[in-house]
Amino acid sequence: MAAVNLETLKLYCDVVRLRSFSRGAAANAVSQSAASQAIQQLEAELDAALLDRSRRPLLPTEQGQAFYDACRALLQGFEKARADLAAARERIEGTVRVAAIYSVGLHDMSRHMQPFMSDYPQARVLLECLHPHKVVEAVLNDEADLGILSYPAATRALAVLPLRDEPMVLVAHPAHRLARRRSVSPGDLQGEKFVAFDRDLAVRKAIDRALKQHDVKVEVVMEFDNVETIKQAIGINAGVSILPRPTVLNESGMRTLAVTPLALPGLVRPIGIIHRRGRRLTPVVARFIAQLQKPVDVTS
Amino acid sequence: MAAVNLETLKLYCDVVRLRSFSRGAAANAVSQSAASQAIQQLEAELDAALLDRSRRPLLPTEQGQAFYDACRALLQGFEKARADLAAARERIEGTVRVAAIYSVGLHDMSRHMQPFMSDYPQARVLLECLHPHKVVEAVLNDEADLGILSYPAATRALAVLPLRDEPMVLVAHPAHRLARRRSVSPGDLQGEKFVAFDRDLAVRKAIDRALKQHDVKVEVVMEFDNVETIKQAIGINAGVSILPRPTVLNESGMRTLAVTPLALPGLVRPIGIIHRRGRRLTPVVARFIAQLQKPVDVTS
DNA sequence: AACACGTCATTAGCATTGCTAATAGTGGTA
DNA sequence: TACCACTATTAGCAATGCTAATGACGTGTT
Repeated sequence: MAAVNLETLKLYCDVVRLRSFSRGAAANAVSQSAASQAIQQLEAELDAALLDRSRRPLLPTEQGQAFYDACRALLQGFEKARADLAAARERIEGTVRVAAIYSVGLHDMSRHMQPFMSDYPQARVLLECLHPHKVVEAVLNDEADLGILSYPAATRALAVLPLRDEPMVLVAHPAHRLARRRSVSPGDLQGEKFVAFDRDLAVRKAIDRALKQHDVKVEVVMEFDNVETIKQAIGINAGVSILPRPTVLNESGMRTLAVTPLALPGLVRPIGIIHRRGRRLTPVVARFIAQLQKPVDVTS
Repeated sequence: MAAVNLETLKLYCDVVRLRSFSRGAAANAVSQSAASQAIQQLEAELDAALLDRSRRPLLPTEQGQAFYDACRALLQGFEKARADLAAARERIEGTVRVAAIYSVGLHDMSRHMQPFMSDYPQARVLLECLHPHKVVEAVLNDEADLGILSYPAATRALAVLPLRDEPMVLVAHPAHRLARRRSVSPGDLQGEKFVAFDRDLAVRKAIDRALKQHDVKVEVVMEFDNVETIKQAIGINAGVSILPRPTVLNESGMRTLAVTPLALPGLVRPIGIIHRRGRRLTPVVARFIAQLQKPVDVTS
């Protein structure tokens, strides 16, 4: 099958509608000759006489009329498809899909949402809180434009934008023997019952490494994959733990948990943004990143 | 709007379906490079990212999937239009539309129909009997492929194929004084009551001319536009007339009208086929003409 | 991590297509 | 019959589309 142009079909429709090659050609901004040739070619391709030129003004044949109707439907369908595409682009390009780990998700976002939405009122922000591994997966699978997580690792497919380093603090039950201390040194934790992160989490590995560096061994009594559960375990005095300070701000203020600075230099939880490498970010996404990178008020 | 090829749409569909540019290209018998360029151009034209190439195997985007569905509908619609066109051609090209004057229509046709249909069993013959002027009109308006009429006149738009010359005979009531004669000379008609054709018919003019050439004047008592009515008028002895012999074969055989040879050399009724000039005839029409031109048995 | 493999993008050169302008041919009309 | 308006045809040129070769990239393996 030789090439059939949608433009040729439009030209044909215009010629039929306007009952004239010349006018149809003009309507498509081409010469009369071009119109004549294009439609002859179309007729050859379809092996059908579409127009009766031996009548003035010209008249479509029976087949030509049928084809004209079909053409109009086709062109209309194409234009609809094109319009749908444009609408989808509007929608997609105005959306930021963010995947974040639980411990930074809602708490962090709420501070950035307000100023961002006042900058981009028409933008749509979708936030999904996920397990850290799922965050990476979501970004890789293009289910999220951005991922926010701790210990972000750059790979061939993922780029990282560091956000901040969260200090790590000792968290204990208010009745715990270490709860009254102004500060705690690594050695104070020797042999302590410890509520830990799951072994496959980067934060666990970082804490283990830091403790080992000071030859401190703790007694891991429980392992969880998220901060909230760890806090609950501490709440029943199952043990102490080391958590990022921002995650225990509330409990610290309400005195439901005891939060104590920890003299473990270098032990921080780095938070970063990940996004698929090589994919140029839409303006809205770029603007959202800029908002996230703005230093926030840490008075609370 | 730049050119959008239906082939490009098909290529796109194949690429999506086969999840590969290379395979899609192969399915359309073009190089991988051509496929890549074509679809990039399509995306540029639509201003939309249709495919996510950074995943193996490649995946259509949400928009790309929507466009894929739309494309399939479009291509299907086009193929249907093309098929309808082909079907219409089959139908039209197997049809012969014949417009004939009353006096040659059924009588003449019946002899040709049988052999023609045995040659072309799948052919369809549509016969319409019309007033002579309407025959010409029908052919001009492309309502008939062929016209069969007397005194056919070639014009710029119409070509003529002569068929035969019908001898003209004197037709009278059996009780008429001329009914017994072996033959009649022009002079015998002087002052006769005459049932004539309408003045705007070619046959009337030919008869008038022939009579005038022999200085014969008849008394026109009635005028009709068709042979049948003239025969009825003769049947009530309203007058005599001059008619083509084949049109009174039945009445002659049954002795309901007296038919006498007329010594008017050169007075014949030529019958011919007309068709639109410049229009190349379909094989079926050409074959039908050939059948009409076969000399027929004139025993009866 | 580094590598190899398969896939897509890019490039340059070439063949084809499609367009324009000029001219010839044809239908309609006075 | 001649004229007018419109379409077909032609030749030359500009633009497009294709191929082959090469480069870049994603993926699975060592």
